Amino acid sequence: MSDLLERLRERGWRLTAQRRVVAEVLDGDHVHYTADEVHARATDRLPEIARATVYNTLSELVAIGEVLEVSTDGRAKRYDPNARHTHQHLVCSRCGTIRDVHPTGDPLKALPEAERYGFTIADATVTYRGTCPNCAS
Amino acid sequence: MSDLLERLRERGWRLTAQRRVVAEVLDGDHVHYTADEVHARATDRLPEIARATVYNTLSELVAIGEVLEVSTDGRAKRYDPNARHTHQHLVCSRCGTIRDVHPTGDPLKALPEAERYGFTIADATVTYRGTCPNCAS
DNA sequence: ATCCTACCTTGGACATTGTCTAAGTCAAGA
DNA sequence: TCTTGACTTAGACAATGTCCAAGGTAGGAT
Repeated sequence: MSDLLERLRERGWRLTAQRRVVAEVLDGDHVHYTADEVHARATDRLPEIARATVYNTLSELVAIGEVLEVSTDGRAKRYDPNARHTHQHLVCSRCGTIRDVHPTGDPLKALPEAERYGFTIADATVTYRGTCPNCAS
Repeated sequence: MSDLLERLRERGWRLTAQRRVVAEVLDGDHVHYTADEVHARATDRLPEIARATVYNTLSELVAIGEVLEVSTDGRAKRYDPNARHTHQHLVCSRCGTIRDVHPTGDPLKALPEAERYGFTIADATVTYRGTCPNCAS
């Protein structure tokens, strides 16, 4: 994420304190915060940042492909900065913990032509669900 | 779904008009209604049915495995009565249409032991995204 | 350096989806 | 037919996300 701000500037985006802070919050591996978690962490650094600004910035980052939107449970969407290397997710059904994982093979190849119904398929996402070591008790 | 009501009775569930109507609405193939769509259709047959009852009944059907909960887009969850034959979903990014599809192979096998982080994995869901023939224009 | 202006941010109202509760109703066994 | 505990109801509430008008500001233009 470190050069994200430069990439934004190249796109002609105005570089504001708010956008900078949101990008900093999303920096790291295995980060999967909800919008409100991002807002809470951003507020630590920039107390007056508005919730709407966090939502706006996250949507923009998703639109340009810098961040992935992940909805594993039908609750709040989560934001994953690891958009540069394709990966899938492993979710604990009990506590909701998410890990990035890398299955072998390409799920797109597993869908026969007869099962595509004329769609132009862009991608496939795989979500593994189970119980994490902590919750196995 | 036709024998769903019998299976419910076997489980000692009270058979009410409301539950009957919800089960009827969910009867069919390629059905993926949201809770509010189920409610709207149920209201056609039983005008005074409450929203909360639809939510309750859907949750019960999911809990006993008769119906699958599908969240493809982070918006409203959808309910899929085709729970007896495992399948995956193909979603149009434009209009949201959902088709049931049957990929070959088992995605569980594609996740190496080293990528399981000690989780006990129960299942894997695959969501294919693309553009449907209608939206391709 | 300062000015301009289009773009960004803010706060709060509003929308959507889902959950909870207290009171009334009813299915099904006795 | 009676009884009773499970079910349903209406509506308040909660969680998440979107929209808007008014004010602020980044960064190019002068």
